[in-house]
Amino acid sequence: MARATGIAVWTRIAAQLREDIASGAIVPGGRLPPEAALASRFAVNRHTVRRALEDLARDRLIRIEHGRGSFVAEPVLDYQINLRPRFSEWVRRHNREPFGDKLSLRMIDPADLPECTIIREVLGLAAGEPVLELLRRGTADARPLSLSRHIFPARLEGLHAALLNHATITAALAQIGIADYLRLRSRITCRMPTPRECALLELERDAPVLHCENVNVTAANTPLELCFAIYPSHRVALIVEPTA
Amino acid sequence: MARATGIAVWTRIAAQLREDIASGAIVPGGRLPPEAALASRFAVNRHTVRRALEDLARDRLIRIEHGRGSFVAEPVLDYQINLRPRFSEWVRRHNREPFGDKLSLRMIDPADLPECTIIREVLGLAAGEPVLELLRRGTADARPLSLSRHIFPARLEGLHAALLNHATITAALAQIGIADYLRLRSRITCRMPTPRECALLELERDAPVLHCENVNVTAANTPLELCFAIYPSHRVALIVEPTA
DNA sequence: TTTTATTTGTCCGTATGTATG
DNA sequence: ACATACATACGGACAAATAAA
Repeated sequence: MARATGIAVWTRIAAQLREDIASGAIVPGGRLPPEAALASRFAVNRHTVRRALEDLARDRLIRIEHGRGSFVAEPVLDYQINLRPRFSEWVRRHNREPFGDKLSLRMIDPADLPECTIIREVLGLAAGEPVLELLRRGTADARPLSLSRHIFPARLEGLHAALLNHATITAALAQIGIADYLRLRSRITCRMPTPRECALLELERDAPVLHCENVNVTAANTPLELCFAIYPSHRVALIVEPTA
Repeated sequence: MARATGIAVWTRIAAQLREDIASGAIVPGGRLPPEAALASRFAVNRHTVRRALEDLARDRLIRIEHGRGSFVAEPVLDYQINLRPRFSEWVRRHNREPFGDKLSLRMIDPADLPECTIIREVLGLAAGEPVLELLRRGTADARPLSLSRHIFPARLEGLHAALLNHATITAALAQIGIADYLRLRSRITCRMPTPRECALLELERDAPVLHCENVNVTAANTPLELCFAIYPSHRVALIVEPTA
């Protein structure tokens, strides 16, 4: 790195690294070379490189992890939690191509699910009344964004077939005569992902996920769906804008 | 454990364990004896104990961690994200005793903080304009619930002294003439805690925390505060109930 | 479980160029 | 011309966190 240009060396190193990231030479989520390697590449002291990296980290372009390295931050999609939960619309609003993988669909007795008590209570199910469980993976531009388990009362006429035939839940519900559905309540926690979830989300196993439990109802306010969804925290942030 | 009472043995073991937990014989967050130890204590096979543990896990009374053990779940406080952020009121509504530790209060140039860009933008600061940074720990019944960094424009007359003199932010703001303040927007993500955060929150290193970035404004809609807060996910859940 | 290597974080210090008074 | 303050850049040593053997 040439000197005496009137601009600090670390500033120009930072600019070069910004360019490398913008050009895609280092992919989002990818790792930068270690500080020592960058120092020798730019022929400067390690401290000078560190000053440049601090600058990028301050702008959230990279995140520096003690003992591990520096990583290019992935673009985070802000997901606004509003009255109507619609995955595809949300992704398209961010100018990305949405896609919903249907992983599985089955009818099951909620007693065989760990969330048994909540499911029965929220959906108002009688003992032994079965539910439909849909597993779904949400993707934007080939990057997995969510894993969701949708629980519907199995008594809804024709829903099983409709869910099989349509790409989106909104479309399937429309077919059986439910033109609109609303978010009643969301409960947000976070946890570590299971190995299976890591594989499906293409996630490292030390990256926590946001966990949402959503209660959705019809426009007539009857319980319709309980949805458990997880989101990789490095790719998704939840936005809440209270209005009342 | 006596047999032939007409009630399954695992049911009575589960009932006994529920009592142990309810009575506080095992503290929340504490570890249950290994399955083998429980089996010998109740003089049953390990599989019978496992059936009982599954029952407790289904009710979220314990969480079973592969290769680690079973742990008594801590009571989770539901924190509703509504228009007025008030820590003390929230905790009191759950019949627990709130307490706010002031960890530090200082005036600082936001350029020295990693969230420099966001702070300037949200609070509408001129370059070099200082801010007040208040670090706070929220506790309920001696259990740490939150760690928050509150950023105020330092230009607010008398705020430094008011924050020092009052236990709550609401009271400090009231003293300088700000009778009400509102949540404009919250951005929710999650991450792993730092070692320092673990110590302050009395948290294990592998437990993720919810991370909230809150923008709060005065009743007149002028930017007042940027608040970064973290919550241990095993103790706090965030509730959102959309209304529009 | 323990050890070793890698990588980042935090000190210590030294030297130089530049702006200010 | 000189003193001072400040930002920049370099060098080395060790601590702390992580990953792999």
